[in-house]
Amino acid sequence: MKKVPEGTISRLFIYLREITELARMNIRTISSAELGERTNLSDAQVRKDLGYFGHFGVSGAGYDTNELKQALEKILGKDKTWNVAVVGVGQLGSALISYSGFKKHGLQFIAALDADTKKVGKKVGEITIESIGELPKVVSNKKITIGIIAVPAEGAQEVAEKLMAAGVECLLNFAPVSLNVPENVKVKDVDLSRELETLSYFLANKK
Amino acid sequence: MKKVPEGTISRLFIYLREITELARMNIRTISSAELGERTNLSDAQVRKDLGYFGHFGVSGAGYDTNELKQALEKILGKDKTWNVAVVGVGQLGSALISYSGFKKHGLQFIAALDADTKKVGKKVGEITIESIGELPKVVSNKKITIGIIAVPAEGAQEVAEKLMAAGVECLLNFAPVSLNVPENVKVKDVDLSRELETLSYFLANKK
DNA sequence: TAATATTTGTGAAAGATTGCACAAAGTCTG
DNA sequence: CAGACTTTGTGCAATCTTTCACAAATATTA
Ligand SMILES: NC(=O)c1ccc[n+]([C@@H]2O[C@H](COP(=O)([O-])OP(=O)(O)OC[C@H]3O[C@@H](n4cnc5c(N)ncnc54)[C@H](O)[C@@H]3O)[C@@H](O)[C@H]2O)c1
Ligand SMILES: NC(=O)c1ccc[n+]([C@@H]2O[C@H](COP(=O)([O-])OP(=O)(O)OC[C@H]3O[C@@H](n4cnc5c(N)ncnc54)[C@H](O)[C@@H]3O)[C@@H](O)[C@H]2O)c1
Repeated sequence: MKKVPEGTISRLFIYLREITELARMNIRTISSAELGERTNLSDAQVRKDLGYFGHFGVSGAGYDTNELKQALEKILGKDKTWNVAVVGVGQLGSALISYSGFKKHGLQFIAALDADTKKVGKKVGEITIESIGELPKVVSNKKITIGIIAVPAEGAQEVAEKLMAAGVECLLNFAPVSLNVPENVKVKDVDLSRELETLSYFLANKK
Repeated sequence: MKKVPEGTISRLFIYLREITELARMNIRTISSAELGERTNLSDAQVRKDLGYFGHFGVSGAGYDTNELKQALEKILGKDKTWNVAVVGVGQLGSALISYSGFKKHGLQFIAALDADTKKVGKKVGEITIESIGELPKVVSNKKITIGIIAVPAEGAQEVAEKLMAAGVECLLNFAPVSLNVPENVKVKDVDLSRELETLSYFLANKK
């Protein structure tokens, strides 16, 4: 199969979100042009993105929303669920754990770890905070496949290494540091300061 | 001047973060190769990115950390500060408002708005939550230039419109919807579900 | 059923970004 | 201070992504 751009994957989730809404509203078909309009993308982009995975449309009519919904769910692995651990239960970690929206995407937040002994044993939502020392056991017992790093920058690399040593190969990193990881590990950085700073750069440099 | 890729801007903030750390540790010079190593980028990428803005290095020696730090701060508008309003003071909004790390990047969180009358008047950190009805007044009085949308998806477009009507042209959107905005408005989406889902897609599709 | 209108799927073109490779500039050593 | 070594800055090539544009497929209309 031809290599699929990462941007395409990200957009497929956007299409799926929109299509799900359309199907819910009993709209049966949609053209690439309309779908593009709703997602602020071009019709060609929509068709090319979908084209990487097969032929889902009907010439002259467009895409059947229910069919496309099912197809996208299959492609994107929505039938599977993944177990997620949050390391660092501060402001951000707590917000993530409490967020109910992840469940419907097959993301099960089932573990929370913190180094602060005062927090260990407390509950956030349904989850009891465990000691960072328990990490290897927790990862293996709870079959964690995704680790979220929500500790301060200083501790992030160390936490990443503990997670990787325990076998976690997917990390979502909120700490503002460039993590060092081997090739087989996939890291996504969410650097909120940088997002905002990039905005302010454009603010400062717009004519 | 030649068009600067958006990725370059984003990376300049990464270089600045690293260089600041180096300067703090009294390391005086660094080569593009070393800087690349520390940020997981190639030496060529580092040089090309910097090359958009001038000649900061010395052949045979590399870059002076203090000089480069100052140059980057100037380029990135770090001398300026921007006033930020958060709309939607729930789990996520509260975490953002309480986060102290933004200040050192020239981002002043000085307003918080919510539609929930039970929340209005309460404090989050230093900031008192105001009613969403006050938005136009708040934006103008407090000279807000960046708006953060942290309300549920259903309300996001409406909030965006209120912010834009009040003159805000930069939005950071956490709601999982594709916002519709005119050309002059810059939106950055932070879609945490999508970030995680993209990770899980790669998990599902790795060999 | 035939003529017209839509809309897909996809090569090929255009555009954007990244990586290569090397001359030129500067450092360092003895 | 000469020669060896290091490192920058940058055209150019390679790669990756998006857009264009149109034949082919299907729908619609009369
Ligand atoms: N809160 C935000 O809005 C925000 C915004 C931008 C970036 N961030 C980044 O996200 C990360 C978390 O931010 P926060 O505001 O939630 O911080 P926080 O200080 O509220 O929470 C951090 C938590 O991590 C725990 N911790 C520290 N070191 C640890 C370790 N080695 N192992 C396990 N747990 C450890 C602490 O006990 C604490 O509970 C930081 O890196 C921060 O820079 C946060
Ligand atoms: N919390 C997370 O970890 C997380 C993760 C991913 C995405 N998100 C997204 O971020 C957004 C906020 O999430 P949250 O968990 O903080 O939600 P929340 O329910 O905790 O808070 C939402 C807040 O917005 C207020 N609000 C609702 N409609 C409003 C309106 N029209 N004007 C002003 N205020 C309004 C509510 O009163 C509430 O205080 C949502 O769109 C959510 O999908 C959050």
